[in-house]
Amino acid sequence: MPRRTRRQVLDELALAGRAHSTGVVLFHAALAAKQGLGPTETKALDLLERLGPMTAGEFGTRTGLAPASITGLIDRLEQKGFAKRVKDPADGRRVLVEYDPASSKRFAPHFMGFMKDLEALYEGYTLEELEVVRRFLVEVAEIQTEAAVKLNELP
Amino acid sequence: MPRRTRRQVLDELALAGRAHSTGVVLFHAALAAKQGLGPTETKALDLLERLGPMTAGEFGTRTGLAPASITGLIDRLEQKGFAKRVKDPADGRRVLVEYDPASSKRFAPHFMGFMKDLEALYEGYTLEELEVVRRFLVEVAEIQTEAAVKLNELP
DNA sequence: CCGTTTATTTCGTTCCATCGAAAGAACTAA
DNA sequence: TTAGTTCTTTCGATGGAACGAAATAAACGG
Repeated sequence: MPRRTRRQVLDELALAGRAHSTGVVLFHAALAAKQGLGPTETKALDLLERLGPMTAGEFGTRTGLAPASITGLIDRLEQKGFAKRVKDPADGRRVLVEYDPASSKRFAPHFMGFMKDLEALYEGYTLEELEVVRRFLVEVAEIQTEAAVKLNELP
Repeated sequence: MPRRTRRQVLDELALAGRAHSTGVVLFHAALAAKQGLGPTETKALDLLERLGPMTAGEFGTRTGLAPASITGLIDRLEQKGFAKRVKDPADGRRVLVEYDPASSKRFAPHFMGFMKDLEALYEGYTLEELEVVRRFLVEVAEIQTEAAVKLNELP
């Protein structure tokens, strides 16, 4: 008979998961605020970073914004130095929006302390344990992202 | 000599961490959108849920909003059924804002599938592994929340 | 009691992100 | 070359969330 039942451990894990999620959200919100970015801009930059350069039109469909709004959005991102417009060499009508990688470095100082703390944290785990954690994170990420997509498209 | 060096595992872990964070943010944003909540309202509800009932004034300082804005915010939350006003029995000038727990149940259906998938995921882990993951999540949550606080107060 | 202080709301205004419609620029095909 | 199509931007308008200042309501201290 284990000291804690599996159910107990699972419940505690769920609690830990909530706490962790809250931490993630708080951190992201704080970082966005520090960068002077609104919710839409944050989301947009995330898209650019993950999917790479895209046309203004595609940017619009992916963010769900009207064409006119996209122009304003790109204007703001450009003015704040997070993205830039590049004329599509193949088609002069199109404008490619691309993420400026320098912008991530610009805010690296804010990350440094956090990164250091994480590295220190890792010291308390064996290689095997880290591998378990990695697998868990990847699998949860997949489920969660899928759930988010379903939420968005369902109703 | 291990098949993968510790450094490699750590790098992969960092990558997994990023993917997971993205998933968390996407899911939260999708859920908020489905509930018809704006960024401020989401943040405010999170405060109420974590810290319990508080006066309108305290609510204002915690959210960083002006008194006039708080009234509107509470109005919206109340109208949407996520919170309610309660007269402070000890001081008639004050208004306590409290989270309505029923509102979380109201959106439970959207969680169900996600929860089921998570439970299924847990089946692939031993009790010891789940405990490792729990510890990791708790420790990271602490570091991350602390980092968020620092980000907010620093400049 | 009566003036003062504290807590919230009301009021009128401002700012900003978004929108629809139309204009402008560039490719395509006949 | 020109007519039609596609992509982005400009323009003017709208709505919502935030603000400061004044108004209201309740507690507190003389």
